[in-house]
Amino acid sequence: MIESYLLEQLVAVDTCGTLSAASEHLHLTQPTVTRSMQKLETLIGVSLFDRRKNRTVLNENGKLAAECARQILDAQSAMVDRVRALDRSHHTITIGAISPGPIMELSPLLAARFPNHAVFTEIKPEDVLLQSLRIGLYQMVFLNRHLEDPSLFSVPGTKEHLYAVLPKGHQLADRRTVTFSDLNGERFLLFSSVGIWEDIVRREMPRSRFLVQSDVESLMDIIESSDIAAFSTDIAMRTSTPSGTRVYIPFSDACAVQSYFCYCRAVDEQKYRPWLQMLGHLAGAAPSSD
Amino acid sequence: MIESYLLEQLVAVDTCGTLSAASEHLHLTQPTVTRSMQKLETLIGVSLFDRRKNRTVLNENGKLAAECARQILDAQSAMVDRVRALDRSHHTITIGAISPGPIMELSPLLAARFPNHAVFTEIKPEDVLLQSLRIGLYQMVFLNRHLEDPSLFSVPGTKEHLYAVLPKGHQLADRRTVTFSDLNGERFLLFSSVGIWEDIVRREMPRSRFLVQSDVESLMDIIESSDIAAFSTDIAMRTSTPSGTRVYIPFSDACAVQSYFCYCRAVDEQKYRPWLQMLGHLAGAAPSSD
DNA sequence: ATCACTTACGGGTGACGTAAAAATC
DNA sequence: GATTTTTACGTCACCCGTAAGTGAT
Repeated sequence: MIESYLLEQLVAVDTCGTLSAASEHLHLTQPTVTRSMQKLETLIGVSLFDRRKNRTVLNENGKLAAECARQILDAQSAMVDRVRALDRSHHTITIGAISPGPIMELSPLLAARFPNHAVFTEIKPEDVLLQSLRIGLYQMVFLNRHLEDPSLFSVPGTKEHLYAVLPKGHQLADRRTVTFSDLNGERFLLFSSVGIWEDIVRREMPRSRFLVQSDVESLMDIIESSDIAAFSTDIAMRTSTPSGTRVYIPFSDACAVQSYFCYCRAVDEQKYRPWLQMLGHLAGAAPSSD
Repeated sequence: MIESYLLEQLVAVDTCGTLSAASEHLHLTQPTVTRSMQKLETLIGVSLFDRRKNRTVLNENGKLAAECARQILDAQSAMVDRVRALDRSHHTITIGAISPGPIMELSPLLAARFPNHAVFTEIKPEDVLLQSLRIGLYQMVFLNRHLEDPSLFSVPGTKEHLYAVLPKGHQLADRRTVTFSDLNGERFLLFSSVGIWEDIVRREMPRSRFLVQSDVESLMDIIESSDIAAFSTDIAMRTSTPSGTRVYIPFSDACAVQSYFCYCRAVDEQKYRPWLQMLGHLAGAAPSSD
């Protein structure tokens, strides 16, 4: 049995050229490398070096051995990488959604209840989500409609309501509800990663201009220091403190309410039962708190 | 750095199913395997086992790790095999010839002069020899004619004379030379691995019957205890003691004298210069001793 | 009671470093 | 004189075995 430290020293000798350089590179002393190479030769039963008086260089055997050793060590590090990656994948859940709402709602709960798991989230269009779910890139995805697909398993999630965020001096600031047509033509600040909501507001208010902001901090600053209209939702309002200089007015249009459904692969239903149960509780609790 | 003994124990656990069985298989104690597996887990930083109270089985991480480990250990033993094979190839010379004569002449000299080298010899037809020489299966081959081929390098070898080995009571026993036609129709004992000689005698004495013997000892016994004619050559007579009950009469036909030429690949001319030099000396010395 | 695994403790191999010598550049 | 390699010797890590303990079959 050839231990790995011998192979490591062999490749170091090959790459560094001399025993002393290899020993330096490995933070070892020269006698150690000398001894290891001698041991390697006796283990294989073959001479690996041309030993001149002041110089020991790898011969053909040694060159071949070093090349093999390199591959073996690469395979070793690949092994730990693969095992670690597999382990991570077991302790990681990747969730995709068509809008941030379900994720904002779910991820803190997941993090609290499954402290050993990492949660990755992404906002993507529905077609991308479904494709990625089927190939296992996502464990769960949130869509805004129900699909009949035997290869998928789904549970209903919560609803999300869209709000207009208007300055207090706005002419509609005292309304209890607004409609998209009321605000069509208004300028809006728009967060870049709102998924389906961007499609809705652009479609419903085609005359409006949308100032897209990709940084949440900047967006909040601009909301505070300007009188440009913006958007929020009931879910977002639960997690972030509402602005004191603004009024929050729900849209009364039907499409301003999104009902989410959570999907996983049918084969994984057993595997993700705890997660889905949590979603069921959430969906059941949400209406009562609403 | 993961040492190989850990990988070895891991695959043993995978194949044997339990730690205790693995320890038995490796001639180790159970605590040793337990400790090694724990060490492996800390080195990779990942749990490899589902630890029940009385049973420790590989989990998915462990299965993957064991599979990788198996490949790594296979690569290790392959490395040893390859290096040893390469080393052997440097200390081995494989010689092919169209007849045993040149080999009988050369191999003892090679063995004496290059004690660290192994010499393998084979008797094959000319076309096989040339093909095998070109692909490096032989380092040198002996043919009975000169070829003009720039990819090959050749030196002339010795001559070999065919002799008839007749019982002393044979009607031609007192002849100084014989011809193939003199003995055409005679029964002959024939050693099976004489290469080109078999072709010659069958062609030149088509009416003769040849009793082929593959075992040299049996052939000698039959020669001693019967009066069946046989063959020998000057080279063979040099190395084996001639029979006291037989007379050795050279064939005077032209084709009963073979002139050998030794070939190696032109690209290997430098490599096999010492061998070729030895052949040159042999060819130069042979006529004077003849 | 037996089996499977783990923990704790002691021993011996061996891997490493230090020191020194030989040889070459 | 500086560099490279090798040998000799002492030390310490660590790998293994023995013994003991726990829990399950």
